[in-house]
Amino acid sequence: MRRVSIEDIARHAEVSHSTVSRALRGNKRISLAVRTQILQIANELGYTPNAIAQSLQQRQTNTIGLVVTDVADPFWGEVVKGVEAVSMHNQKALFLSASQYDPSRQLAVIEVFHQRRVDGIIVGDSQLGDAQIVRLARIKVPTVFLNSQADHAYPGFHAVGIDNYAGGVLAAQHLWGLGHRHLAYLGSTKRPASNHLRSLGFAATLRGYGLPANTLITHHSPSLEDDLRIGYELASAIDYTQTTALFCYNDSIALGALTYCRSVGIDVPVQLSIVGFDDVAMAQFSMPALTTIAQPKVALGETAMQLLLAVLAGQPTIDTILTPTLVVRQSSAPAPKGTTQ
Amino acid sequence: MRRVSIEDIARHAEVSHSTVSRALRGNKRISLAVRTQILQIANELGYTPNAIAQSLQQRQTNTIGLVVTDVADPFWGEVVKGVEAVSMHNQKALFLSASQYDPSRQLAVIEVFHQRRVDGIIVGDSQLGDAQIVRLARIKVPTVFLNSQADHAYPGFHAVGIDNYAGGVLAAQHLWGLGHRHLAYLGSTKRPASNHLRSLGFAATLRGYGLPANTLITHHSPSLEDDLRIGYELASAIDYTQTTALFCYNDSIALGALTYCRSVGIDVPVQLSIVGFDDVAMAQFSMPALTTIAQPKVALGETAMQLLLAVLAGQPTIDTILTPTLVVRQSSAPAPKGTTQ
DNA sequence: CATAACCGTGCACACGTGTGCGCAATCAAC
DNA sequence: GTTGATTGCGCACACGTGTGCACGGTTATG
Repeated sequence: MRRVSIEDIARHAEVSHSTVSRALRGNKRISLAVRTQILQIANELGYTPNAIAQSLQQRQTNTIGLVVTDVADPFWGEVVKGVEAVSMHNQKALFLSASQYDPSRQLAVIEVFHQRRVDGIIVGDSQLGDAQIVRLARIKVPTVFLNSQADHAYPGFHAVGIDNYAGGVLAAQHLWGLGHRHLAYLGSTKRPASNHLRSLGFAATLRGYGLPANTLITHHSPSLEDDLRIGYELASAIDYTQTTALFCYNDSIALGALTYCRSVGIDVPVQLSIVGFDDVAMAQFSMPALTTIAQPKVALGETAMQLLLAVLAGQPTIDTILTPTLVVRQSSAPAPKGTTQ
Repeated sequence: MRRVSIEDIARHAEVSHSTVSRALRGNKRISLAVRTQILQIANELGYTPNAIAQSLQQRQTNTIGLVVTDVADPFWGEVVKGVEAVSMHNQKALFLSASQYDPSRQLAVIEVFHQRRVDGIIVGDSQLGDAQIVRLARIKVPTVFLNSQADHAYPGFHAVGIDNYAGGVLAAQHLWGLGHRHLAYLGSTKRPASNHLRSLGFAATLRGYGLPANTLITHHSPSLEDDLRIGYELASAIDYTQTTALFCYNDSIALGALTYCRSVGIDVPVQLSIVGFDDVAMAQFSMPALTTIAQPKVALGETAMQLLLAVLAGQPTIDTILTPTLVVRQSSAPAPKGTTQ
């Protein structure tokens, strides 16, 4: 019933467990004859090193904890994919947990990771407050924040994200350039920081162009529902005799809005332009295909993991802010005649 | 620099580490006075139990390994969500790895999980062959297969899945009932077993109704590309002067096909009916909304985890095959006049 | 031939935790 | 006041692995 240990191998080979340990690790000081014999016995016995015992001994688990808000979200699915790939490539096992947008649960998960003595932690969509950060600082686990949703940076921690403000600017430039003068922003309350910045970049740029205040409206759904549904609902509250363009927090909301519009006969992009954010897989396959602000999702996950590895290796690191890009497809077009002053 | 251990607490409380261990675990034989004092010191020192040491001692890690083919796939995203929820609720940490549809990598991941002494493993879309199963049987880790893609059941292991054949039957009944007599199946080669069964249930049922062989065609893309694109490509190879209905391996392929049809002006569902599989979130929000064979995705993950927990608890268990259901939306409609003999 | 250098291996400890057993101290009972 | 039961705690070991140090044996060197 018991698993086979180096002690068992030692008994068969009539040596001490130290010799077995050294032989398995390829220590030069073990004679070739003994080493090959030990390797063969290990193989016959079906030996598999016990990583738990190794972790205890080495005070290092080669383990990373990843906490995200929702694995089923298409954005996070891609990010997790990137994290996992780099993690596996570097022989680190990955613990995954979901916080369901509950800040207290984020911290709880981190505590569990700490108990398990993970080497490092990546936190997605962090909403940790100051009190929780104090606790986090105390346990001294290298931590990387991925698209932090806190209203200010966490001093002493590392971060990877994208320039949300710049994304908003891109959307504004694109839609303004197409002649749109009555616009709406459909936001998300689940991710306060990035939502705020995208909205801000969008609004500030339009103001800079001279857009009057009353021609830009913003809607936020307070619910935690599915983004697609949120988009559908928010889109149904807009006055389309005025508004000719929607900029949405993400593609799911945009696709929901698009579905609403088609269901009530609003012609996108002829009557209404829609711009999303993220460039999820579905964005290329909606009808019309979605113009969006693309994020390098997999790269975001990869970068976060690489940053964490660098921190663990004691290398000097700098936080990374990736730049989003505008991807023009068919859901945006020149504003209808007569709506541009 | 060192983490605080029960030994440190013992020193402060001037007792032995045994007493501390017992006090923390609530052993009755420790006096209340000593216990409260120890708890307070533990708190002051910011003590966090070392799960690695506990695991070594208890020969149990309270850890589960989950290997899926692709986390970013909308189907697996939901499944992982279900697994994670039950896992966390039962204080089990979850290791996640992706195999990218590579069978050898599936086994490699399992070996890593075994090294880490996970209590159990869940394998999604398993393509393990007999030789690999022999190896798996040898390491004796309780394993649950989730939607196995092997051509035969694995004796001695546990499994959770859905009745793919029944799903194919449902699709056939629905489309036949709508009068469709020239149909096509758009399949996936990445998941051979479930693809085969869905296709088989579909075809056998239609044959049973008296459909001639030459009016049902099946297309499979050999590539590992994105399902949406596969659906788009496969749909472009169909002769729509004959075919009036498509049944697709999953919703992603169906949505890709739908996009192709709209882009070339084929009216769905008037000229062509499309039926998908899975009922992913997007299925409700495509235009037209997708008729599909729904799988309880989150429940699938939850069930697999619960089955594994039961196995670990030594309870008697039986494999679970969940039943898919037909969800009729707007992508399917009566066959065009004149096509029904 | 004596001494030094070197090579291969074992002893013993450490990592942090849990627990069976024994021992001393306290208390109750006669 | 002696005996017996009871309570509270420590000793020592175990889990599986890695490694500093010492020690015996072989080979090279003078």
